[in-house]
Formats: sequence, structure tokens, C-alpha cells
Amino acid sequence: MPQNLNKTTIDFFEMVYAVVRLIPRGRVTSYGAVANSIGTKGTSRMVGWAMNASHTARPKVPAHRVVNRNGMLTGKHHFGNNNEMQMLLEKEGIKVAEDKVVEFKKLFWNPLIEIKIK
DNA sequence: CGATTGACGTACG
DNA sequence: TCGTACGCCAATC
Repeated sequence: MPQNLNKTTIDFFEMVYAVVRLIPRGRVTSYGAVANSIGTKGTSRMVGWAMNASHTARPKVPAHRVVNRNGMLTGKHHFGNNNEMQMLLEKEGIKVAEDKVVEFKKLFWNPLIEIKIK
């Protein structure tokens, strides 16, 4: 993420979206990790809030790649169907069982690693 | 403008 | 391991 992404010039939501769009296909991350990556540590709940409005964002944000710390698909109800989120993940090769990402620890993508370069 | 609310996270028992 | 409690902070009511 470019360094011009600060909350004074760019909306908090846009920062969240920018990070989420960086998530590679077939990988997932957590709300807290996204919050840390944009500098606003401890605003993990706001990341979820941003995702709530993500369906109005353009281009669309791959919100299905963002899950909670346990790898659970807590936001699945915010998609069209209850299975929509899981379907999208499985379509990318991510296995989901019991509303949880299988091998979440292994598929976890840390935004800080990608953004630290800047 | 104070109270409420969350697609969270951590601490504690 | 599981459920409850609380902190977090911006948006909304």
C-alpha cells in the first residue's frame, strides 16, 4: 500500500479496501491484521464495519478473504446467501468446514509483510 | 451531543 | 476448551 494512504487524505474505508484488495487469490487474512496494516491498531471492529459497506465500494472488495482471528466466516450473513462467502472461498481453492477456513494458519496472509516495503 | 452498535480481539475463570 | 466480560473506536441513532 502506498504511503499516501493516511486517514487525513483518504477515508478509513478506502484504506481498508486498499489492503483487502492486496490479498492474493487463495489466501485469507484477519480483521485485526488489516487494522494493524493501516496503522489504526485496535480498530479491528471498524474493519468489519468497513466491510459492511464494502458491497457499495467500487471496484468490489474481496471481503470473503477477510475472516476473524479464528478463521471463522463470521460475516457470511452479509453476503447474498449464507453460502455465498464459502462458495467464493472454495472457488479459490480455500476449503471451508463448519464455517471455518481449513488450514487457516497456513493460508493466512499478513498484510504487514506486503506493506512494510512501501 | 451522549448512547448505542459492531463481519473483532484479548483476558479471564 | 468454552463461555463471559470488557476494551477498542468510528459511524449511526
